[in-house]
Amino acid sequence: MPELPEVEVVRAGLEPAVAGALVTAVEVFDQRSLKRHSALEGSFVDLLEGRRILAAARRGKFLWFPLSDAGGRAQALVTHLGMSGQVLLRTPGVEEGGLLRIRLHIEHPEHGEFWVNFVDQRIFGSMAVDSLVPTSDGHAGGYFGSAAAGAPARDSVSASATWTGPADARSADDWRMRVPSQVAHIARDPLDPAFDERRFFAALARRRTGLKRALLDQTLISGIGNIYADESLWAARLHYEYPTDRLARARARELLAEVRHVLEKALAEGGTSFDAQYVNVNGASGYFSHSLNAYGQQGKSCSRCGTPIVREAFMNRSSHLCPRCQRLPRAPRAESV
DNA sequence: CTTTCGCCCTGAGTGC
DNA sequence: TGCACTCAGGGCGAAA
Repeated sequence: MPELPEVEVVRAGLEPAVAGALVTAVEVFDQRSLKRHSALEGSFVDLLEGRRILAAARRGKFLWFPLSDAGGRAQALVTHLGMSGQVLLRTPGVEEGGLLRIRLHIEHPEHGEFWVNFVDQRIFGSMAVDSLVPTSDGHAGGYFGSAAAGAPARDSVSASATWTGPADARSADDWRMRVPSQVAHIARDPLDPAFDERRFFAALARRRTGLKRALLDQTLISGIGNIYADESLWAARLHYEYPTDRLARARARELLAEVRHVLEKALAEGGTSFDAQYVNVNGASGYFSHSLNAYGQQGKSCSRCGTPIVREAFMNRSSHLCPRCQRLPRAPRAESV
């Protein structure tokens, strides 16, 4: 269940090995992993072989790797991990399991040769070569770590100083000011300095749905999945079906603050792992599963009030909450105006 | 337009 | 031991 923290751990781990590396060969073992690659763009393999990877970028749960210019085309390798995707950095020659879908052979001028193995059990993830289009708000396309202009080369995960600066600092054809076309409709994530809070609050108030559906809507706010939605709602003491249009602005601010806190804490702990489904680029697991307060905690005592956490069916999946801390507003219109 | 829902997919786990 | 069944859920396109 890779969400923003897990995807960022992958991005940060990949960056040193892929930024500046030449793609020497590409092997596709399962065409289904290319389902988001448009044939109109050209052949996936041909588009990659001989190109150089410029950086490792992320917005929400989407990863992309801007490619060196080829015939004036601004393109990137786009990767989504889906439910069970992994991008593993391997030493050439070492066998991978039967779930290997795509392999890139890369050669870095300083670090040498690697295999970038895209492993994906459920094939909800994908790789694609996609065109880069200018961002609609004039800000950087996403988070680039140390590739951000003028940023220090280290501490790429946590330092906000490594985000790219104002739009006028670069020309519009700079890949930093662009985003893959298939990511353009995805909202900025809450850790992005260009995340528009006013717009988010306004959109939330306009919605006529439950809070969790809104948090999971990647066109409203990106990077949040089932785990961090449940954790954020627990932290903010809000029920997952709390009507978005009845949430006071102050409570919405609290919720956004909890979302950020949960995501940052998970990032600091290397992401959440329950099994081998999510690992970093070296195949290691994160530690955030030890910090969960709601997700997967059904039957255990709420760490705030002691009431057993319950699990309820929600959108063909599940929601975990404390029935005492997280209640729906009692009477309709009780908190309106 | 907004919102919801069904589908994609397969290995691991469970129950008989 | 074997087999049928269930479960996990992100993103997207269709339906309401």
